[in-house]
Amino acid sequence: MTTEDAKATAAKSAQPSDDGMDDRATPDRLRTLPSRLLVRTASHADRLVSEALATESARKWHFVVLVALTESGPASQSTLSTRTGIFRSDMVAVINDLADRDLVERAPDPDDRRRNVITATPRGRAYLRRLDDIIDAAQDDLLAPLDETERRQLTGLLTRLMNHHSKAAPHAGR
Amino acid sequence: MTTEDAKATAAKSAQPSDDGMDDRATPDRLRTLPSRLLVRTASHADRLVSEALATESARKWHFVVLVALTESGPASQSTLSTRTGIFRSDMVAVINDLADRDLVERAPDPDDRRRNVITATPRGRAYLRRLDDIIDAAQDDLLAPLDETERRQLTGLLTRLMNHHSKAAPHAGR
DNA sequence: CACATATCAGCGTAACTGACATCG
DNA sequence: CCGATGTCAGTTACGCTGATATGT
Repeated sequence: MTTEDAKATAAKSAQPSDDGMDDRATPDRLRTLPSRLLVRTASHADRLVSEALATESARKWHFVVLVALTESGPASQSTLSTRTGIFRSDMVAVINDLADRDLVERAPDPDDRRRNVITATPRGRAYLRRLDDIIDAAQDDLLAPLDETERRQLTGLLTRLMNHHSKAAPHAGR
Repeated sequence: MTTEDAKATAAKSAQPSDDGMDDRATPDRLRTLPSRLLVRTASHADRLVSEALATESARKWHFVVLVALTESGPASQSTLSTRTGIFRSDMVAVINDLADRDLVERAPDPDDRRRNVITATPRGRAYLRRLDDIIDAAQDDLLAPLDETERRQLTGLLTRLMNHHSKAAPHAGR
């Protein structure tokens, strides 16, 4: 078993603890540090959403790009990068995926032949609607313990943190 | 320039947008989705903390392990894994790093020769004190826009989310 | 033999850097 | 020549899986 009934032999140093080998004792500083809380909660949220999206063979980036496309219209890959936060270099593969599945169309821009114009196809828009439902469900799961007021409180606080920090040096190369 | 004064040639679909090539237009759904907010804020917090720790040539894991050691006393690597959330397999390298810098001591456990007893050295404890200061500063930076009440609100909400979700299937292999 | 511990090798993803060719 | 765009190659950190050797 894991219930290590220590022989008490090795109780050498350790001011706060007596049994040198007990499991399941997460230090307080690790549980209450805002940055740690944030990272752990986010990683959990991330997993929930990723697993939900996986049921439709989608990943976060697919969703994010489709949202950007349907909400702000067709755009170049570079523009999509700044809109979504995905790096220019990584955008290539994302668009490849989506184009392979006929969810977006990648066409050369006649006005500027360096660019590709990315457009969501009808199929892509329908797909996004499905993803939206899936994400909503994951969201509800994540926020289950909070009531409506608290959810707004949380998003409000997070939004303020984001806005505050996005004023200065957000990112460099996209 | 990036101000693409489109020729309106490609203004096909897109209800909300007119110019098909405008930058800097993050879709609303991406800015207000709790999971996205969470992930983005966390990644920012993560960066702040990581950069801060880097000034002392430390990474998150070094800090986390040192906290666990000084707060709950000496432990085996396996115990440290469950305390910190770091995988058993990754723990090896972390302890290697710390031991190489004389911040912890790795000694075989006489009572169970499968185990190593990891102990924070005085040097390790002094080092942790420095890291604590650094983290506090990063924390203040991160939470700058919030007052005391709001900070407690945020940690409270996040803690509730964590507690709620850690009841079921937290992690499998450590 | 089943189980625990430490270790190693490796994988997939996210985030990021640098270089390059093409085009404006 | 400078700058923007798309693409490719490669790196680092992280989270996680699987196998192995040793010891209980």
